[in-house]
Amino acid sequence: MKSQGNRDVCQTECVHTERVARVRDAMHAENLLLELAEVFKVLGDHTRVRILHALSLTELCVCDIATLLALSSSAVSHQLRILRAAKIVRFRKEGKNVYYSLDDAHVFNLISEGMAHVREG
Amino acid sequence: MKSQGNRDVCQTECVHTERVARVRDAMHAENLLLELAEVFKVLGDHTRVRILHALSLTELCVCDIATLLALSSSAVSHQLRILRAAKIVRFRKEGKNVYYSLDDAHVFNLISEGMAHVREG
DNA sequence: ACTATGTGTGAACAATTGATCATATGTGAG
DNA sequence: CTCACATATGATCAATTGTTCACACATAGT
Repeated sequence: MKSQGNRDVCQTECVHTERVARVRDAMHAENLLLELAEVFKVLGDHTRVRILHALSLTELCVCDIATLLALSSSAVSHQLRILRAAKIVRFRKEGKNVYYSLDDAHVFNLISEGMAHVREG
Repeated sequence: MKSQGNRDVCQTECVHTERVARVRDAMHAENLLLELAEVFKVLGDHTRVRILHALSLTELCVCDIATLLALSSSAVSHQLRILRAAKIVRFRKEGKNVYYSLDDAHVFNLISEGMAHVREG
């Protein structure tokens, strides 16, 4: 911790409150953009989009989705795990089944806006 | 083309109009979902999200973006190429410069909705 | 207890992708 | 034309990713 000779290090107190606040805000915005990219990355897969589209219509359990999209339960479970980790879907256990649905209205809106965009292309 | 013995092939005309229409609609929806996944895939990158966030504030040329985000012009150009191909950004040439902006309101809304979602997480 | 069923997880492999470097195009100024 | 500058592209390489297979876990019924 011998930083006496380093002029970049505060000797006593020298915090530039406003400057620090501005940088902290910028860093926070950067973090949000990073999270946003993560969300889009998770949405950016054919299989997951198909799952989310189905879930935008109604709550479904794993085997419902597997049947509906002609996928293995394993494949569906893997993708749901990713969607869960990204907080894009919710889940609810009932007996042997686990029912999934979209996490919130924002997710629904993302799907809707995206669909509107591609429909116009 | 010897398919006489194949009972799955029409001998004369046997088009099930309503059935074909239903399948065609489903295929069209599938294509849209595929395109939607492509759009999200393109949005799902930290660098591209940062570019789009900047463009959501104002139109910018390549070197503006490169300076703003501390990236090489090459890197920016590569990402803009991808964004252009996905019809997520527009561009406009003026002298030596090429100015980029978001393609339409849907793209702006996608960024907004996404930001709203991550802000709540 | 055992069995069947629904779901989750780990490993391995092929395929895709972003960053970088070098180079190419294009445009305006001198 | 030549030079400087803005932008675009191609190739390469490391890293990430989706799928598959195999197996593990949990729950309900017998």
